[in-house]
Amino acid sequence: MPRYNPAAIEPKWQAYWEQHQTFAAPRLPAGDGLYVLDMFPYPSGNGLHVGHPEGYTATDIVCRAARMQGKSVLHPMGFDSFGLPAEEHAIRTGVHPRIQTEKNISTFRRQLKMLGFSYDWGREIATTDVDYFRWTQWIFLQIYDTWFDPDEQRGRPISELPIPGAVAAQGPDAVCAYQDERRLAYQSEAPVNWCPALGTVLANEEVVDGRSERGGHPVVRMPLRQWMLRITAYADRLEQDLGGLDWHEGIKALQRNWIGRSTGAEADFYIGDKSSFDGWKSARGSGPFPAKLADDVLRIYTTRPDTLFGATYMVIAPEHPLVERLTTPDHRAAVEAYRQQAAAKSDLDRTELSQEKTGVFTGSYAINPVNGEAIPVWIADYVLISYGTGAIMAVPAHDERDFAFAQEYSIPIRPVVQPGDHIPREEAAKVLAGEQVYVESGVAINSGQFNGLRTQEFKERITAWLAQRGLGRQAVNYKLRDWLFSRQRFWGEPFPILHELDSAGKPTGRVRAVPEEQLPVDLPHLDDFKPHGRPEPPLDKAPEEWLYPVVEGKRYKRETNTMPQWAGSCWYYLRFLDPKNAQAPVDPAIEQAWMPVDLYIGGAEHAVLHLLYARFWHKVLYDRGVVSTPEPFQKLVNQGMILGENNEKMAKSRGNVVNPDDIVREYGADSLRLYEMFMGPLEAAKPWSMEGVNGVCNFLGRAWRMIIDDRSDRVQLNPAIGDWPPTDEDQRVIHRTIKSVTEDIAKLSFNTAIARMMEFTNHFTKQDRRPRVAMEQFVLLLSPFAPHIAEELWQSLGHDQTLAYEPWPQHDESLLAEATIELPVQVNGKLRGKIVVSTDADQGSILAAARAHPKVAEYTAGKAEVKAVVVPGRLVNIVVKG
RNA sequence: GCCGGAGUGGCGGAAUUGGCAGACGCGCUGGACUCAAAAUCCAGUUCUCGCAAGAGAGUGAGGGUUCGAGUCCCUCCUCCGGUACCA
Repeated sequence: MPRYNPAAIEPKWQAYWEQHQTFAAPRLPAGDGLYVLDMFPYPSGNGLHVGHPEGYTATDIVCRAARMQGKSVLHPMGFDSFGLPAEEHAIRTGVHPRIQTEKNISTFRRQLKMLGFSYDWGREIATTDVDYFRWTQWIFLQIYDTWFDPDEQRGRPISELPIPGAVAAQGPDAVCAYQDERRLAYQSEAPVNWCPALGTVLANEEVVDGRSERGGHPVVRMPLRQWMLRITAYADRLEQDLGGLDWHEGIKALQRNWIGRSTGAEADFYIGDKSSFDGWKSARGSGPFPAKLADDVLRIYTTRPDTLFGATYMVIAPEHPLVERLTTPDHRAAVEAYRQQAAAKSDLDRTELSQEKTGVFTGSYAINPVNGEAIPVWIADYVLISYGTGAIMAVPAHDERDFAFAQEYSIPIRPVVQPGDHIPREEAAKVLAGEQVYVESGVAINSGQFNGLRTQEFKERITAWLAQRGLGRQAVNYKLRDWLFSRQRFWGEPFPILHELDSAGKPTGRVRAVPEEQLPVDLPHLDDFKPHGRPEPPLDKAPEEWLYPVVEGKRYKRETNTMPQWAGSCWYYLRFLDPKNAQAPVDPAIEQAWMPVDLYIGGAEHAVLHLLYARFWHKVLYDRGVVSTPEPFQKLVNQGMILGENNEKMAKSRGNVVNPDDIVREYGADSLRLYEMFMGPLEAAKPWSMEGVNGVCNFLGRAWRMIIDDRSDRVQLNPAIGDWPPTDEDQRVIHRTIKSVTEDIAKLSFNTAIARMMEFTNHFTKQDRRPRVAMEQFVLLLSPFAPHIAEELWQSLGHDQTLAYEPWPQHDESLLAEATIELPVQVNGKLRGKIVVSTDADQGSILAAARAHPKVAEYTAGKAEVKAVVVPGRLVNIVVKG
């Protein structure tokens, strides 16, 4: 076998690793542990995409190098196997989604093994395994059993929730209701995104421009009972704890942006009769700012309390509870029509028509707490019920949207901020004339006793002023919404929740958790998977004995919603630690030993949702003592997208999809791995190139021929290899390569590491005396990148065991040094010549040699030397004048 | 609009963080080997002018700091990703 033949050597070594359990990780790390995790794939019917092996190869290199460096490495793989496509396939074919899912997993597993990744396959899990989702359900029950204590800023067992005496006095049902309102998992009737085409409700995040992210079907809003997870309670911690993570700043910014924390003030506008305003105001001054609102008050949220004096109208969302009360009889018809129109609007309409502001006047007025002025209350859909208080004070002079609205409806515009000096005079004049909007900071005008204050100080002063009088308070808001956690699908985790029924078979509204020891709640048998086109979930068609269990003599109906696909991926990194544990999701001793994940690599498409959801669950588990670290993923890296050869996103429709199977068949797995790492920086988007694959394949062939005699009929070493002592030049090449490759792997700079190894082969293929020791070191350096060929070469070099645990080569700094060094000499910054000096030459002799250089002398002749810069080891620059 | 990231040869990309721009690979050109081809090996390859020696220009554009800028600062342009009435 003289030629490099990946088709022969790759299956051989894959079988060897499997047979010898080479990459099985210990239960607990022996010495330094390293947990390296890939984002596990959704096993789609299309099989592996070339994007998958990019991140997987990167982590594999890190793991293989770390093992050789003596680390105890945990490197698992599994499958995120719940999801819509399998269910849609089942609807079309009538085949149970589990069958298709398992088929897809088999394909993925085969493809992953074909690429020679050093996973501990003994830990493989799939989120659809009943033994896995048993614990997903268990974690849901933990969340259900938790309330968030705002004082301690942490989740606590619901049994520790203090029950106010007034509630307790109303009996156990009231207590239950009080608790249920505060659980981290709660039910809500909120309007949801119902997609008739998919037959399901979607999360806000799954709706793009009013259409389903998957399939692009229209989505309408309708109210439906849903399970929600109170992720907003953790918003502050989710934002704060980003600080300690070793993540790219861009990804952190994405998450911060998504959480969208803003600080400002809430303020109450009196909507009772104007004559009673003074009485209301002084009554307010005697107590604290009320948490619960009376219905004579409109509460608003603003980030610009300094513009309170500029409020010329109010806006409430069409869904605001005070619409009824505020609408006067002569405006009722118009308001009703507007509300209906707004309700019918899809999100698409609301966003696409974003420039057009619409609204109606209610006929009522609210009184500005700072100046007692009565201003009209409008209804407009540019104010969202789901953010802040669902009501705003409108300051058209200093808010783009309010300005547009005021212009549309001829509402007065009153400037209260004098623009700063960076604004041109004529623009500032326009602002002061109410002809232009100005949203930045400045100095207060038209604001009574606050005139002359700068924006920042004014904000603080007015907030305090409001708080003192019981009229307002400082407030924080988030763009982040609670997580809509239920789906009307079959192929998802069932909720371990039972709804109590009365004797007539109607739900009483009381809910109980399935007892822990009765988990898992498996999916029932269904005769068919077709949706019925109504929002009720397919599980409503489950057999009676599944659907209506009896517990302690009471009849219940099971929850028929299922969990979203995100659920399984929220904690899989924990199960990998202890995948077969039947008593707990993970053994605490094991969890403490391995967590947190040291390196997590995956696509940037999960930068917000998956990572935020997983962090949220982790924090609840942390609060409940299940895990020991506040964050799950210490270091995160997002691999860049691999584009087609035409520089476009790979897509079937574009005909530019590259199939890993084809590449492996033609070039081998080592070439695929090496190419994907050589394309460019891991995090950058890069176009595929078949010629590039061919290039790295040639390199492997060169490396092969450097060591193997390719003219022989049997595998034997190239006759140039022998136990010769390395020359000084050889030593420099060897140690420079060891140093660079080692450092580059640590920096995840795989493309440059490969370039250094190419330089190594370029040097040694020119030598007809190749020291065996040099070849061995090289093979070890190459092995994390191209493990199959490396194992084969290692064996040819006379070793009879895997190199997976051979000590990693160490470089010797003293062997890198050269006796002389070539220094560039510049005159006035332009390169004019090069001198060769001894490495330890002093500045004076370097300068003398530089001046003596004929070319340099030519350019300095007859000119006055102004300055000479000597940077030892780098260059000389002589500055002349004249 | 806002928030991120990026613009370097024919192409993918390097460049100790302020010090020889273009490592390494692809492609291309020439050569060796061969009856010939494939494979392999060797040499060259930023652009412009020049037979050459050489000279000049050059990291999206323009300005600045510096002995010296792909790298730092200011202004702007283009592309990619995210987000979008969040008060």
